[in-house]
Amino acid sequence: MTIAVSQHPVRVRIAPSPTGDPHVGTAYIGLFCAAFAQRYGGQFILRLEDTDQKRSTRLSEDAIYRSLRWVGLQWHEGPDIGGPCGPYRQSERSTIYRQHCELLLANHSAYRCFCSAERLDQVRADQRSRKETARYDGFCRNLSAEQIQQQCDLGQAHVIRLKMPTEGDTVVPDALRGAVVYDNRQIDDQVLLKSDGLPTYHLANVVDDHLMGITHVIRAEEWLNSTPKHLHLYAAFGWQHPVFIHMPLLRNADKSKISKRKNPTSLEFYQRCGILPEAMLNFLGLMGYSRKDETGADVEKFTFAEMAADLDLERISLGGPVFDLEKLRWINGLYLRAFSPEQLADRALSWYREDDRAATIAALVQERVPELGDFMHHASPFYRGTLDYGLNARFLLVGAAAKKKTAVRLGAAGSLALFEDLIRQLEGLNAWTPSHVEECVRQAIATTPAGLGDGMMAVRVAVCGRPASPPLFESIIAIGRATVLVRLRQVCAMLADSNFMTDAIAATQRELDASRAALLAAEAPPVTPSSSAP
RNA sequence: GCCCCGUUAGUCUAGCGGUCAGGACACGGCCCUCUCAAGGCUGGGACAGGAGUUCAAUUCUCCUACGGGGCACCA
Repeated sequence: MTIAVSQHPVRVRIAPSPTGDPHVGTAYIGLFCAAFAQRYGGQFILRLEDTDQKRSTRLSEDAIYRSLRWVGLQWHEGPDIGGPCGPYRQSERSTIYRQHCELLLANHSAYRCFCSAERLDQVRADQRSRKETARYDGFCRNLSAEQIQQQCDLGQAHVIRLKMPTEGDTVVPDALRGAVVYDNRQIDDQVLLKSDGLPTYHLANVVDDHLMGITHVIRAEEWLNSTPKHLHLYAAFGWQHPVFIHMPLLRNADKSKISKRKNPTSLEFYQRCGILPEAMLNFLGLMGYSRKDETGADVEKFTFAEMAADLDLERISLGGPVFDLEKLRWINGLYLRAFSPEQLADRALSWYREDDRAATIAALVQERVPELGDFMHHASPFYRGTLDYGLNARFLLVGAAAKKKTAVRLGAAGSLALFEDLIRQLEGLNAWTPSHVEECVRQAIATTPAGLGDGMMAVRVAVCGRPASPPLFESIIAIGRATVLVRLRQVCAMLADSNFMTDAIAATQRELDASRAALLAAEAPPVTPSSSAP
């Protein structure tokens, strides 16, 4: 199957939703979009899918721009730079969606639905108990005009649903998979307009892609199953649909869809621990894709321009690639070693200088630095990714501050609960300030038997890797949410391991034994040759 | 439960009917070496299983198994 590229200019887009830390998956899809656009001399558009009012934040939006710029992706149109098809923020396009919904209502390809959430839950539960596909039962599909008017007059809140065909098949032409066939009876009458008047992804996505002239939809495989709905939307509007290219999903080591629980997924995390943007992009370009030179030999190190120059999306392999930190680090090292010493020094310095936390961190560390040489020692927890936790750190993590008589042992289970609680709170925080963080930490500790001191120490060690650090809340702010959460999750994973302490104790014991053996050997008289050779 | 997608070593991948199944990360060994890296050489390790199609299947078809995704007034 060949990916059709018509005479029209290629236009592709990424459409992240600003609901959290900027995700490696966004950069992954963005990379292939941008490279595809470049390959065919088209445009690459950034659009914000912020129709979920509850979860979208400005904080996240800005972080997306920053991180995407950091990896080196450049968009031709977007909310921050404008363009001919704006606005590029879906929350600013509400009237467009509503107007289009009216169109669908008028031509009977959509209908108003007054069902309550409770009824829908009940319907779904019944269907599942009968082992059927859970889908809307069409209760409001055939309401009479009078019934609808009556409900509307009552001011009854309602949504607008797409009227899907009840029989036949829908064939999704996927550029990488060929024709994927769906039984229409499996497909829901999707909600297009929520009762708050905002569109769902499905509506907004189709309307925007059409209005913005998107020719190729390159998106993650998780969207494949909703493509039939999109196809019917295009048809209902009388529009031609774009070419669909569903990329494989990035995976955790256990092959599940990549998640922050099991992997650092935030681009900010990688930026702050010193992964080079070109290395990150290169690594992502290796996920599901490969390049070779004229001789047919595999090429693993390549720039964005090189990748774009001969990009062939049909070479994408569909098995979900595991996002392997080990290999990322290797590639990063490859780039680092390829620099001249001057370049390396330069990059290291600018990495530090361009970090907007430099002054903040300097302020935190200042009092603790008698000589400049101590600076990096104290600052290093702010610039690293994951941390190592030695024996002493592990003792402190479980709240065993041995020197204090009042110390409370939380134990592995207790501190696990503490950290999980803290993670939840920090995730939900929409203001990243020391006082907000302080409140979270205090609350989390308050639910445990530990005193503030022991609890704070446990948190400090988890976040900084050591018992001595600048003021905790300011440190947490400066380290950054993404990295703090990665560390806390790492600690949770450690605590959940029953060998959490015994492994560390055994390792320390081995070291001691080795040292003692070496000492004894040095003091013992030399072994006589005769004893070993009778 | 239902639907869809996928399946070459622990991991990323090459392969598009006939290959000694190639490369990379990781791992082991050796070399280099004041240490650690890096580098060089080298070793072990893969076509999920079963039916077909074919002179010939890793490659095509079907079934099974396993993995993943989807089934929201989230994207």
